[in-house]
Amino acid sequence: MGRADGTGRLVSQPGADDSGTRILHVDMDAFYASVAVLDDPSLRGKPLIIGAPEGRSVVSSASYEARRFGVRSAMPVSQALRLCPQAITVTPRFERYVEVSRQVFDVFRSITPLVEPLSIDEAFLDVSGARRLWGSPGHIATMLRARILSEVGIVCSVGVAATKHVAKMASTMSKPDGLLIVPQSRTLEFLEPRSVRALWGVGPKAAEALEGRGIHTVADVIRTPHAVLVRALGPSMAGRIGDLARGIDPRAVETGRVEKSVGHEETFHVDIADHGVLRSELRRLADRVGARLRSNEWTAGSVSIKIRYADFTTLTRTVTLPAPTSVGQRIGEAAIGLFDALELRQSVRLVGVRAEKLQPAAGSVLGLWDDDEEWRNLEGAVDEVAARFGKGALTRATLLGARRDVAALPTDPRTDRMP
DNA sequence: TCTGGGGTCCTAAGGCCC
DNA sequence: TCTGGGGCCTTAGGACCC
Repeated sequence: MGRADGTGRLVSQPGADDSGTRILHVDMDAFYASVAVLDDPSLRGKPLIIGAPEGRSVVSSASYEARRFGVRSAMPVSQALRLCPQAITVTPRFERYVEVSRQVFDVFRSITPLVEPLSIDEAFLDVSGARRLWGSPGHIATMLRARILSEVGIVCSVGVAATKHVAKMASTMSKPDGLLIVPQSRTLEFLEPRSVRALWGVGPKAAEALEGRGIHTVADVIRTPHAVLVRALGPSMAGRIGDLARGIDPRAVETGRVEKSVGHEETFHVDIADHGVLRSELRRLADRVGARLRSNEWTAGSVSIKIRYADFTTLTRTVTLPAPTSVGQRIGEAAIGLFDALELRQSVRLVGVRAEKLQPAAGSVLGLWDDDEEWRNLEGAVDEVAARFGKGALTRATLLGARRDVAALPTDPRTDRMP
């Protein structure tokens, strides 16, 4: 989702040159706000702030009418309301956004199977194989925008280019409700005047490091000796940024991205010093993480906790599990173990639990993933496995071990006899 | 004016193994 | 048995993105 207010927008005229392009970056405009308008048309044309109205919440999205007052996403709602007191605050409805997102992605996939989701509301499309059926990339982009508006009811912006990075920059520049095509031959001309901040991966810190050395634009990056970029950004980022500045970006559109971690975190309305409360919060988050893992038939090989103190300093602790698991209670025990090893310096404003090193759950064949209560019932688990594989298949001791680390169960427990 | 929640990737340091 | 180094893994922290 773009963060600008749409001033300085750049769009292509119908029939613009799209030679050498194949990648589309499609991005919904003010997605959450658009969904709010879709569901309640009386909100159209009004300044909207999507975010919980109370507590310490921040703006998730804002309509362009609100952005004109300086409202931006990630800004505290309280500050946004000071800038734009007449704004209407809308509580986010994430399930609804997922629903609308599915409709949008259905449209994408009706055009090409080469769709790489970047987030709930944006994706890369490789349309090089779709030309025969649908026409040139520029034509496809025009059709796509029209279809999303008519079939889903929301507005999007599209960038068309030879590479992912340029396509993404182009969609950002065309917002809102725009289409910008950058033919391959004009890639450098398009890139050079942009601010370094426009480069993917350059945030406030990297921009400061570059600007401190007089590097303000993409053209400046191109002119700067590599060694200077390395000093400013480190070798890995210097290489990447140097390439992107020159329009070099060989990354393909990847359809099969797999999640690497799942986590939940929560910021309290007031800071909390009570260890008992913090522990029970960690357990609750761990149960949610476990449920997510099981619903995807994943197990986690390690567990992290995150603690944010009242002064916003943040620390994380990680532990590798003795065996992968998706059981909330196991994850919770690991989280509590990490928490108890800390000496809390201040009261706490946020706690989080994350599961990492995800892998497919071998034990999922047992079909016992429904809820933690089931696993807390040891006898129940033993009976289930015995009923499925026969009592002679496993000794009780193995079952007890397996119960503790459900995910460690082999596909066929009969191969897992006790010595 | 006080900073959400979901993630990814990178770096650096230390331990371990060969 | 001691020493050194390369490679890999684990852990903590931070930047960045939407």
